[in-house]
Amino acid sequence: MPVKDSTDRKITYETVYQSLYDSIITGRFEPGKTLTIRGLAEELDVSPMPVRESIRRLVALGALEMQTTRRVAVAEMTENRYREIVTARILLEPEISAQAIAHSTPALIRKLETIDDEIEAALDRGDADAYSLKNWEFHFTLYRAAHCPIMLRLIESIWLQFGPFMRIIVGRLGTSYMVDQHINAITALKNKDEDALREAIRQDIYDGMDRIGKKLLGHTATQ
Amino acid sequence: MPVKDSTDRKITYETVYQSLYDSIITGRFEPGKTLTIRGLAEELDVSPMPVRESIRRLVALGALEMQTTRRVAVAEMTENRYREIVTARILLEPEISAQAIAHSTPALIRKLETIDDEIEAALDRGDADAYSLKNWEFHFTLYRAAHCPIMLRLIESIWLQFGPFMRIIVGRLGTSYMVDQHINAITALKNKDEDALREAIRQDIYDGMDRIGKKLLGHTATQ
DNA sequence: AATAAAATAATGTGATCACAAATAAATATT
DNA sequence: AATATTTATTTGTGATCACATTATTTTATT
Repeated sequence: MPVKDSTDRKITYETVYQSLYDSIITGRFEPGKTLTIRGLAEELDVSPMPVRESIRRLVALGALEMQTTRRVAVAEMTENRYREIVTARILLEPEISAQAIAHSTPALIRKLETIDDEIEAALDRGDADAYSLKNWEFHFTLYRAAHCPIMLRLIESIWLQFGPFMRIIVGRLGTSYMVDQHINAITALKNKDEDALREAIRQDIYDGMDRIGKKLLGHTATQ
Repeated sequence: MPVKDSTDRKITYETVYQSLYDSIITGRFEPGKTLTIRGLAEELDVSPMPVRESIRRLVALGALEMQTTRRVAVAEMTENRYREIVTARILLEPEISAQAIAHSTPALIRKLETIDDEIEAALDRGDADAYSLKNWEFHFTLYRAAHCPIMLRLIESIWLQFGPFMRIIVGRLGTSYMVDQHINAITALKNKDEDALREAIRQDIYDGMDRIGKKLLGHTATQ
């Protein structure tokens, strides 16, 4: 008798978590927005139960903040938080990228090239939503290839924390400010050039966050 | 009318989480041990509810693993996991330590010295439990001083993942293998010498994990 | 009209129940 | 006796309820 694959059973909790995760990563929830369990439950047409657990998980990852009043909100960005995020990204992401070289395949490179084309297209037509989503896809396709689940989780946690803010940046400044550094990364990956790949990722983080983020933080965020 | 401090209200969930957290950090749960919601609930004399949420949180942090069968277990250590943990620690912990220099105070240094004395004492009398606990206290006292909540959370997550395994190491090899590198860190902190502090922390990680951990992993862990 | 006080509504938390899936135990089969 | 099959138990998940706390609205007061 064929064993039913246990992964195909739908867990409401997983669906709910994924839905909230996507909303945060793509910036559908603005920083400062408060979320309620019952509200989300109704919106997603489930009981409050799986929402509670998803929220707990997102709070644990730093994606959501639990206020003293026990209400949950999307974290606001501050200069200090921002500096920390950039620091952590620059420490972890070049490293995991370097690890991906050992697992590089033609298929991976083709996939990255495809995503990068879509990024270019999104930039050309000024589609901020598509850019955000595809940029996320590019990085995590590369990072997942490294087969470093522990570091991947750390990086995921960091991205969840600046996702909402980044979306606002892209929305306000438009896509014209964005520079596509990914082509350098792909080339380095092709050449299995570890130093060049590290540098490309570092540069991508610098361009996307340090340069642009600081510009916006200067006159928006309280701190 | 005096406003009642909202922090003094006891949330069962927080108590339960802290209890499980401590158990993991101090290695009370052995790697591979499966945990049940009802079992823990009974043990802690609470309803299954706060245990469920605590477990979700610990799974989110990587401290516990959710198996395909939806049973939760303390993660086993493998060589790959171990390598990743050491890599991530060496990236993050010297950095956050360096950040702590800016917030260094005489009180902090005194506190670290006190803890280090207790570590020495624990090593002398071969008290593995006390050593584990105080070692954790030393590092997080230093790291908390950096005022980098985001990086601190990442580091906390990493420690939760090797806590159970480390406890076994200390238990099996005894405390005689442990080297106290903390004095170098304290000296560097006193001198506000960033490079020396980074190096001391790096050395501490190397001594405690790379050297000793590999010794044990060679003939215990599968993978 | 502006502020304070009271009343109402909404929300998070903990507990319990029902149910399906998974584990463990008991029985049957070779 | 060893393996397969069935039965019983345990467990995770989702739902609902009760209650205390927090937020919001309404009413009263100056």
